[in-house]
Parts: sequence; C-alpha cells; structure tokens
Amino acid sequence: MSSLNALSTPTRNRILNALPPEEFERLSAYLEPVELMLGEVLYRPNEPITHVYFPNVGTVSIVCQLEDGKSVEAGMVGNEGMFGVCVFLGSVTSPLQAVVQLPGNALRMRADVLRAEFKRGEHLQDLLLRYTQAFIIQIAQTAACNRIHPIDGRLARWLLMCQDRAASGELQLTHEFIAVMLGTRRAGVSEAAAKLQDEGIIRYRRGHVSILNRHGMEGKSCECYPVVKKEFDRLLGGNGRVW
Amino acid sequence: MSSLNALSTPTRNRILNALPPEEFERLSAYLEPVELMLGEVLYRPNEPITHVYFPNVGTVSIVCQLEDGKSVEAGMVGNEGMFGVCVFLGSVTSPLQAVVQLPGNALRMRADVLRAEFKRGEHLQDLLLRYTQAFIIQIAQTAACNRIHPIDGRLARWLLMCQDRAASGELQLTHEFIAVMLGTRRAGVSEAAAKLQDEGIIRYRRGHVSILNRHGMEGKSCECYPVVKKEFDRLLGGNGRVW
DNA sequence: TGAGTTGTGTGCGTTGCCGTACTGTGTTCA
DNA sequence: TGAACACAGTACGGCAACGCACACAACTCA
Repeated sequence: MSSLNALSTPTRNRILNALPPEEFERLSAYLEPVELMLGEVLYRPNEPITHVYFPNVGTVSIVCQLEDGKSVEAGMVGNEGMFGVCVFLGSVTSPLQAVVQLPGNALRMRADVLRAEFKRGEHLQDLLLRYTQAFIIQIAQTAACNRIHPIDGRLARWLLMCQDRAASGELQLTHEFIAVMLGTRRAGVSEAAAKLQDEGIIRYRRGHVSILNRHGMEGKSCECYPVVKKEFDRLLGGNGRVW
Repeated sequence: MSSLNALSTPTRNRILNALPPEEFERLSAYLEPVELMLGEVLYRPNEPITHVYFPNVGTVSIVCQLEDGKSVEAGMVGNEGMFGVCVFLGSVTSPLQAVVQLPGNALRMRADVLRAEFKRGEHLQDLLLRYTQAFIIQIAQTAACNRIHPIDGRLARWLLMCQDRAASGELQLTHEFIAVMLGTRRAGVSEAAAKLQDEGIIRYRRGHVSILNRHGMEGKSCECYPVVKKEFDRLLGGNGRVW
C-alpha cells in the first residue's frame, strides 16, 4: 500500500523528526523500536538508566514516589519529547520513576550513545536542551498547581495533556490510575469525573475515558494547561497541537 | 588583613569554584558583581533574560505566579547553583519569576556570553547540566510535597533549605514572605512557626528567624528535604553541607 | 454458568486548611 | 512623642478533601 519508505516516515517522535536527515540517519542505526506496555515501569528510582526513550505513540508518567507508598506525577512525556533527560544532564540515575500511562511504542537508544551524540553539540543537543526547558516549566507549573488548584481543574488539565499526547480522545484509564497520578483518592477522581460526564464533556466506562467535548474541557481546566502548552509550542515549534 | 588576592578567592559560588583555573580565568572577565536586595525581582515572567546569576551569598526563589495573584515557589537557588538555566537551555524567556529571598550578592554574566561559553562544551557545560538535573529533582519533589505534605513539615523543610544556602541560622524572613513561598496563608505559617518555637527549634521576632536546633528541625521536616539534599550532594559533589 | 476479580458509586465522620478579620505589639518615621 | 505602619497572635465558620468502608456492576476465566 504505502509507498513511503522507512526513512521518510521513520517515527512519529517530534524530536527525532526535527533532526536534519544526515543527523537522523547517523542516529537511526542506534534506535531500537520497543513496545510500551500499560503500567510497565521503565525507570525505577535510583537504578542505573541504560536507555533513553523517544515515544512515538503512548505516554509515560514521570512519577515521584513518597515513603508512605503514595506517589504523584511530576511530568508527562509523549511523542513531543523523550525521557531519560538525566542521561545527558550527567547522571545515570534519578530518584524519579517512569511508568507507562497509555500504551504505545517508542524508539530507544543506549544511554552511552545518546551521551556521545549529545556531546557533539549538533542539532540533537539543541533539541534536547529546549525540551528540557519545556519539561522544567511543566514540572514547576505542576508544583504550583498541586498546591493551589482544586481537583476538578487538575483532572481536566491532566486529561487534556493526555489527549494531546495520545493523539486521541479515547483513553484507556481507570479512576484508580488517575488518582495515583494526581496524588488524590480514587473516590475524589470518581466524583470529579462524574461531574464532567454529567456535563457531557467526557464519557467513561470501566477503564476507558472518551473525551467528547474538548472545548468544554478546556473551560473546566485550570490555568496551568494553557501556560504549559504555550511553553511547549514556543520551544518545540508547536503547530497548535502537540502531535 | 587578608593576603589572598582576588583570583584565589574569587567567589563563594560552588559552580564557579569547581571550574579549572584557566576556564575560570577566561570567564572572570565577564563576571560582574551585583548586590541582591531583599525582595528584588530579577526575572519577570516572560520578559527577556539578559543576565544569568551565580549567587555568592543569599538566596533567590524561583516562583510560579498564578492568575489570581497567588504564587508558589518551585525552587530555591543559593551559592550551590545559578539561575537563568533557560539561557543555555535555549530560551531567552521563562514564565517563572526570580525573587531575592535572603539578601546577599552574586556574580552575573551576560546571557550571550554564557551561551557561547556553554557551547564550547568544557567543564562549565558539565557543571551547568549537572546542576540542571539537581534542580529538576528539586522541583519535582516540590510538586509531590505540595500535594501531599502538611504545612508543618513543609515549613521545616523550607527553613532547612534556607539555612543550607544562607550559611547561617539567622534568617531575615517574615511569616508573610514564607507564606507566599509555601503557597499558604500567612496565618498558617504563624501557627506552624509557633509550634516550632514552642519546641525550642526556632526563635523568631518581627521579620527574623533563628534556627536554634538544626537536628530537631530535621526531625520535623518532611522526607523531601533529605531526598533533594542527597541528590544535590551526589551531583554537585557535596561535602555534607551545601556551602 | 458461576466464582473471582477489578472498577465505580456512594456515604460518613474527620481534619487540615482556607478566607477573613480583628487585636496587639514592635518599628519607623514626622 | 505620637501617628502610621508592618508584623504576628488568634479566632471562627466553612469547605474541600481525606481515610475508610461497603455495595454493586462489569469483566475474566475456569
């Protein structure tokens, strides 16, 4: 069917896609496709990181785990970015965890290869650094959001971020999982989700959320969504949507 | 009195101090000493950043401002680091604000000079990247902390971080200012501070906090303090104390 | 088909914090 | 010296979210 060869549509990852052809070609020998399985833990806190990942489809949560077993999401990564920033920032470990949130697939690369490529100081370095800046803003805004904003706005924001990265309004998610990401009770998510459903903004059933009215959801979201979105678009050359 | 010349004790900033002499010497021509005045706003959200700062003494808060005028601290910078990371990450603006929290002084450098130095890929690059990693961990932990931990632990943690960076247990701080940083009510800070004072851990009076029992304070702090501290020590070659 | 598992609805008492407000006490000026 | 101001003490009603718990519904698999 498709007459497009592998190199012309090599990946849906926007960082890799932004590379000039010769740089991408050099890298592609080291890129290995992998599946991202729902709930899979790709990085465990403080364990050596062997690979970095460039998602094509699906999303990964960067999660901070606390002593009592609670956890809170610090950031979300989809095909707009990569995870494993600590590798080129100079560390082989990180106290943060990476968990697959929406299943999909990614291209991964050995950490030492990425480090060497980064050191060359070409386009990849620029792209990774700009992504790092966007990621920092995402976390910082989350820090403020977690402190100030009520659960309803946070849930709406979180679902919008998922939709952006999933390239779809059909999300395989349980209230339980969302609760862990937002750092709240499951029951709290159920209540907030019920409100959104009553207003016709989403519809959900057993482990599945459909976003029916994106515009309505944007109205329910806290201010943090547009702040972070703008920053991503500005830094990563957004076209209005993340994908 | 002191027979030490300017170059042998050029600064108390630990990033600059970690540079090899020849690299520092090249930079020093571009380093300009500036005072950090209490409450001074060094970066305003989304306004072009012309200089980066390497604090010697004093601390600066990186603050996220929300629409309703509330604000929450995302990170704290003292002589262990620098601020203006967005400059070498590839952006001239940032939605975050930088406010002087404890007065002191810093060395500043023009943004374009720093960018060029960074691009050389020598030690400064390594140091700045490692610092960026530590800073990310700090913000991420704050995001979780803001969500989960009660105000008493957060206050203790915040005071410890101040003490580390101030190289002193005598802090010029009002409850009002602390409240803005923690993103809570002033009254909430007063209550939490009163508890610490009752236990003999701190003593305060009109705009001044003395830390009397550091060990006791560590016991009151939430887990986030040691997590972030360890990461800073690990990445920036800590000696047990930040200064 | 029926038992077990997983996901959601809902309720209830509790609590930490919010918003607000007013008082009292140091500090700083005119 | 006294007025004005900035900072801290304290109180009170209100509420969002918490922890917990139980019932029911949907899906899975023997």
